[in-house]
Amino acid sequence: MSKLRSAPTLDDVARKAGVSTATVSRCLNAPERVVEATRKRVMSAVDTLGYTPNFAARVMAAKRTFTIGAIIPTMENAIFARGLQAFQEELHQRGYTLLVSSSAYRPEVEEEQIRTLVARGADGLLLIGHDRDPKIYDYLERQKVPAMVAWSYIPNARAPSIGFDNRQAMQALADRVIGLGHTRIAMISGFSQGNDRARLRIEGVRDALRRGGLQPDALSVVETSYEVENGAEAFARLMSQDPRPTAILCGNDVLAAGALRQAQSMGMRVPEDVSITGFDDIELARIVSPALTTVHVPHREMGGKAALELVEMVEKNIPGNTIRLQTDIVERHSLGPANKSQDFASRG
Amino acid sequence: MSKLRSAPTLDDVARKAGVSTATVSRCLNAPERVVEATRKRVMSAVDTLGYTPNFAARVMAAKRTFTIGAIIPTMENAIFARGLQAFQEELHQRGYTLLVSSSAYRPEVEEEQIRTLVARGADGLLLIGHDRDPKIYDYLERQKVPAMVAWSYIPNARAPSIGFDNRQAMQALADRVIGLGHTRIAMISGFSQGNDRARLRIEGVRDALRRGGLQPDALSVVETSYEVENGAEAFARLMSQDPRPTAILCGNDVLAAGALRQAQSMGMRVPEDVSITGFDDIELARIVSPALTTVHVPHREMGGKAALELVEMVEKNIPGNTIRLQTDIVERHSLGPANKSQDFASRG
DNA sequence: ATAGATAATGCAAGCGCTTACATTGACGTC
DNA sequence: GACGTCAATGTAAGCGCTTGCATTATCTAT
Repeated sequence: MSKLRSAPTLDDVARKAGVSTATVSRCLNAPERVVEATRKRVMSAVDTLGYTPNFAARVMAAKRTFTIGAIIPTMENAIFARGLQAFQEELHQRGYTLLVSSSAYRPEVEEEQIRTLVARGADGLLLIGHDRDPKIYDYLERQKVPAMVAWSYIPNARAPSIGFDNRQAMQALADRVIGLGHTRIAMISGFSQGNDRARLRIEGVRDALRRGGLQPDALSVVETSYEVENGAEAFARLMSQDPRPTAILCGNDVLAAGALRQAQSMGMRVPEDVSITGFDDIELARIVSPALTTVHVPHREMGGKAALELVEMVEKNIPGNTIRLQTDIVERHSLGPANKSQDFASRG
Repeated sequence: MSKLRSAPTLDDVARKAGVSTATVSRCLNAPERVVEATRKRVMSAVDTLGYTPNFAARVMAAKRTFTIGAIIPTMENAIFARGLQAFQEELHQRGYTLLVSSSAYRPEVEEEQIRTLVARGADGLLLIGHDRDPKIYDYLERQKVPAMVAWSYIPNARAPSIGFDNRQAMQALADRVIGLGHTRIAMISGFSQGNDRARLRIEGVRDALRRGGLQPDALSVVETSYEVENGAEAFARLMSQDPRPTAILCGNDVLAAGALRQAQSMGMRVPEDVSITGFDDIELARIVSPALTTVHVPHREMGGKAALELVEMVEKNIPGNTIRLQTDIVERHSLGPANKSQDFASRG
């Protein structure tokens, strides 16, 4: 059994107010087109009946949903939370509702959710990162649903994007690490397969190594999923190498927090015995101690601008701009200079 | 301008396959009612046309959306993330889609979002906590949209709930604190206005005080919003009292993390100089050091069961059960015994 | 007063589906 | 071979809105 909802309809309101349904509809959608007296009558009918317009019917008739869909890889950590919040606020300002779902970093789930959102009539979509099956972009084009990519900046890609240059940002951080004298550098990354952000961050480290006259191929990278536990485990793995790396660059703050915890439980001091860096600058980075040196990403700005751009694309039916945001390194206390004692430590 | 979407319709598919729209519809919704040969023909038409059913039209015709809405107070921290994830997974299993929005702890926003979700035809709603304007419950009843409350357990309330006894859980923790010899106890809570969970947790502490022969009215409580910074600030405020409290019970782990950080930056050792406890046992609790002694809430179980119950309510059109979950205290390292030295410290 | 312009309202045709009911055809039974 | 069954498919009536166009009321200028 399902509900036999007897909710009042436009018709009921119209009858009660003694006008046609068209007038009621106009009261709701274009009040200035109906004269004060009538409007009042209608509105009071709406109130006493407790009328709420039926969304599906409205969508069918108007061909617009004022809904934007967003699919993020995960809600379980705070990485996307702040940006999404800003995205939602900006959309709300402009009369749009946000529908969020999370794909758990699984491409096939993401694809299914894209289809669901489109079938639900989303006027536009926010996607995270560029890497995905090209046939999804084909589908979106065919369905004429504009999509915007965030958390990544790649000009001339299939979809416009608003984000930062992951490669360059990570390179800048790695430059700094190298500048502090570290030569044995390792990395804990998210899975790079199907994740351009992870992939480009790794490349960024390699770039820096190259520029610093170090061997980029020698970089050991552990790829794992973005959870604290995995960061810890990866750190332990990396530390079993001989000689030990003196700096561990992590693909994000969550992994870094895990690495940090593991370092501490192995009795290593950070940054004296080993340096650890993060990426994203989420709240977590300031909570752990020592606080993480990390790459600050302007999440709120990104979310806000993404909303603006996307609404523009939807309403004006235009391609959409690709926008690059700046990131900067925030120096806190988990990165320090390399020093001799670390050489001894590694031979323990 | 909006899009002139020329997406294929049921009609197009029907024509292409040489059958009626009814048959196509049946192929999609009740394949066993159509003979193999026809089904194949239809399905291939669906494929070549790249047909996706129009959700709004389907909803209008079928009066069911297979959509559940959830409104959580915030996405910015991880408190609701894990439970919601489980909720979503369970729903997905049963063929439902989840729509999430966040109210930023603002009752008027929550109300608006409830209306939005109902207008969108949500078959059921998940709400956090019981405290809200009774007229919202009236509205939901009138619209015949079943709602389930989570993160709280209150029998015989307006809506069925699945959760834990916030009061009792906090009392148990406070009992433990008192058992360790603490007598000067203070609390950092979220705003209790309109938030039964916060309110009941405070009551829980008072209960424990009473049982322990201490003065419940003497409990100083700082209410603030659930952010790390606020936890830090509240801690500082509490520490300006003389004599200083020796144990700070926090309304959740986020606040506790803030308090912890502040303690450290004030040069106080935890738990030697002051004990701090959290609530929720989110990931954060294990990341900070010392790791937080806190109340473990079975988030995934709660989310999963909430989904089951709600689907039951929706499909069978029944009232729904109220279920109580167990919480337990997880002892980590932020709570220690009260000791004499703290008396000296407070007189510094 | 009256024609013409303009504002306010009504009429009715869909929007793309689902589904109750009607129709058709294949098969088995006596 | 006629008839009853039953499975497969078709017919068509909505679902609750929006909106282009038609109609009516109101106002302005002569």
